[in-house]
Amino acid sequence: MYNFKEVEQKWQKKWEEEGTFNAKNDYTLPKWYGLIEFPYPSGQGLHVGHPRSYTALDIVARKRRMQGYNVLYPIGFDAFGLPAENYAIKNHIHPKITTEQNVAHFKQQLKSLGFSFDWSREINTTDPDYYKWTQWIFIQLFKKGLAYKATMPINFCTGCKVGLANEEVVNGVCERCGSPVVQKEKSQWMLKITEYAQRLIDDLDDVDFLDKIKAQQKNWIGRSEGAEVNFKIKDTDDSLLIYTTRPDTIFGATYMVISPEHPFIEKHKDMIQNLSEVKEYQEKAAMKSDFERAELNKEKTGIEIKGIKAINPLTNEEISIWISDYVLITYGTGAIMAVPAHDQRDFEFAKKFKLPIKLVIKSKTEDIENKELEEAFTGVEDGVSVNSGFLTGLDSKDAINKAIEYIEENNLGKRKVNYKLRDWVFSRQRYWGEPIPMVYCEDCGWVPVPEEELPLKLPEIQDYEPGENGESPLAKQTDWINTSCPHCGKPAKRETDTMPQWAGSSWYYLRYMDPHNDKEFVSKEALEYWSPVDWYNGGMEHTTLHLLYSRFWHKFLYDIGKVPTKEPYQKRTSHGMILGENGEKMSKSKGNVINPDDIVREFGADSFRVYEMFMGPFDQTAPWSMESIRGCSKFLDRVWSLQDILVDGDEYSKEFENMMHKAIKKVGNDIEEMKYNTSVSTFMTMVNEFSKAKKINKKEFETFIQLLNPFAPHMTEELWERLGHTDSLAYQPWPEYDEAKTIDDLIDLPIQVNGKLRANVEIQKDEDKESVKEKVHQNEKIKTYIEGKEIVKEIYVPNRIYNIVVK
RNA sequence: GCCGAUAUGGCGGAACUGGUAGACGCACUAGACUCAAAAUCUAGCGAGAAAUCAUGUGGGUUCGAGUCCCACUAUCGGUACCA
Repeated sequence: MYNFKEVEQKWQKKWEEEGTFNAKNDYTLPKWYGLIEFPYPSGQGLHVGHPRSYTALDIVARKRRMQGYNVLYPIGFDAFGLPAENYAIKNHIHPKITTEQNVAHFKQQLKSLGFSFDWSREINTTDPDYYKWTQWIFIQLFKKGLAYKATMPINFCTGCKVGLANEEVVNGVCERCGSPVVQKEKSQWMLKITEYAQRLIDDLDDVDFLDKIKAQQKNWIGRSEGAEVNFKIKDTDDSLLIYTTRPDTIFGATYMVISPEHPFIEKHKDMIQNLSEVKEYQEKAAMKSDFERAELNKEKTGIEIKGIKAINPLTNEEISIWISDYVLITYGTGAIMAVPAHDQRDFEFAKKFKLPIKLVIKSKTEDIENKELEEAFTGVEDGVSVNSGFLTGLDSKDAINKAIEYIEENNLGKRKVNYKLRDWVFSRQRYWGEPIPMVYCEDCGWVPVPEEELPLKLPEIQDYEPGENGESPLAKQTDWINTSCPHCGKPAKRETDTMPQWAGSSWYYLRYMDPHNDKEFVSKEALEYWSPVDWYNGGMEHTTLHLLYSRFWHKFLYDIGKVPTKEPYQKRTSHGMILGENGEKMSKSKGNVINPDDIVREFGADSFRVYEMFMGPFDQTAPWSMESIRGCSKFLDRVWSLQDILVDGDEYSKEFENMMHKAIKKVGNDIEEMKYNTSVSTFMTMVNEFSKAKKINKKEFETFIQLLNPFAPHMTEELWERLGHTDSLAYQPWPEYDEAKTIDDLIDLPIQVNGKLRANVEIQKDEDKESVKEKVHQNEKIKTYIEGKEIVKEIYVPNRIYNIVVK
């Protein structure tokens, strides 16, 4: 009987002592760098979802070692973050201590699963030797003008008391704590990711990401082409700048709308006749988050700014100006020209406030000119301009270009590309993060901490509560704050905000290449050799945040000559979620959480790994099943008992030769395509065949063990040793197959009559058509189906199928 | 609303470029072993008496459709007035 406990401990100990999986520093070998998203060490311990991704790439990593690559498969901990800090506030334990405990727990759990990580390169984002370089990168960003301070309306979490990036707000509430998010003015450090928007789109062409990942990144960046146009304000020298993707519709702009936060209101308050009403509307809008504004406004709200009119630059007509919260200050110019006939939102607004609707595009396919519009006509493909002066008669596509030409020639505005992507709010008013290494001097402004003074260490404090107004807890640390200006030496103050959790994870894959370097963030040699990451697997939920942020940092490092590749990751795949046994997301409150420790204790790591690979297609969601894991455990027991029917043999036996070659091909391909579930069924089928024959020879067993090793590394190492080998299975060459031997010589050919299966006949591979036809027509069953009928047609697809059509 | 994914036995799921639907596993049934049970082993296992019918629904293309086309439905995920 197989004793998984003993065997797994034995090999885990050996691997650890011998450093079996440590990457070699020999840069002449072919390399392969596999990466999984390093975990946040939460107090709950490892989730059964973590090992799904880790096992999948562990299998690839192990296969690559057998294929002769120098493999880097590293692990670390993304240990800054809010849960540790919230826990500290509640229980008065320093986050550093809980983090250390949690990391220790995670390490023990990860090691119990037999992943072939290179533990000698373990990193931790909270380690000053690590965040020294996170701070260093920030300073480089600052030096190049990509980090800047801005006072702007930000999302403010009423629970965490921190500003959040737009990306961190989910359904109007804080992604982390679930509290409502409101708008608040706050001075923040920002990173200019928007400067890289176009390159973040373009360079996707050069990498091998799943199509759905590329699509999601592109949609998030949200490029649109259009024009900025100035609308003059009547009786002033001022004008309002708007952005539009449909400059061909300007003749139909019958009013304008600006966002409630638009500075235009303050600037012209003296002219506004209903200022108090306008102010009231502004205040109401400020109370709402972007989400609420969107959600609550199925019915449009707004108010006219009385006393001010604008001039449509093409019709020269006087038009009214409105304020409404469906226009967002954060996109475009915060002001729009409203074309109710050709924009659905404008249409709804115009209907509600009885504003003029002017048709300037007609449809080629339906008559919309002679009836009342029920909705805006927005088609570009089948649109033609009407009532539009010099544009009249042009197809919409041409009209757009013609309109932009006109606008530019007459200095009314210019062609403009916009992105939905916004700059990255990089400040957090929190304790448990990397201090932002900046000093404010009355005379010199913001000055970076000198690089030789890095790391700027996080001071040890007792009081982690954020300040009343949402300041960082560090704001109370007067000793730490007060310093001297690195530039002029006068008294100055440190920045008290810290970095977001995304900071440490934006470059960790680089540090793995050279984790103990205290001179540089990574040595040039290590970068040249290991870059880029060959295969990065992670969750779909990180496609728009982490993946985009780290690509941005990488591109910046490329621009300043610090990394050799434009893109950090050559290939990106994603895994599906694991749900509870009831098909719902695992959560404490639902009581459906599966603890990996329990599974390892009851079934062993190999069973656990095999089950997670067998449970379903890797990229799809799958529910956990205790019954099914038992089946995988039974399978491994059957593998173990193959020893009882082992016979001699240095070659594959005639009987199994075909099966062996097919299996090598199938498992090899499946691993590359992440179709692990069908690999496992291949193994099961093989075991069934060997058991049925009551024999397996040594050569066959060895090959089988080699193929299975990436999936069930402990048992296979043990079996390998028992077969008399003294060297580790981990570095044995991956088995090869002969294509010719994967094809069967005898084929059980299916015969159809009128497309329905009626019989099978046995033929030789590539038997000639006449001979097959004869066999088919002699078949007794077939005879009964075609007797007395007229044969219309006979179709023979060689080696696949034979179909007779009768009447 | 929009974008994307998915839909196959009691359950998880297989099925190459259109070519024997249900591989493999679970559950279940029967038998062997056992005083008995568990474990293990062996066999069976979509529905139907059969003809046949079956891959979410309704059409279509084809000698042949889970796979291709058209129109729907449901579930899950992403997104939220982006001018």
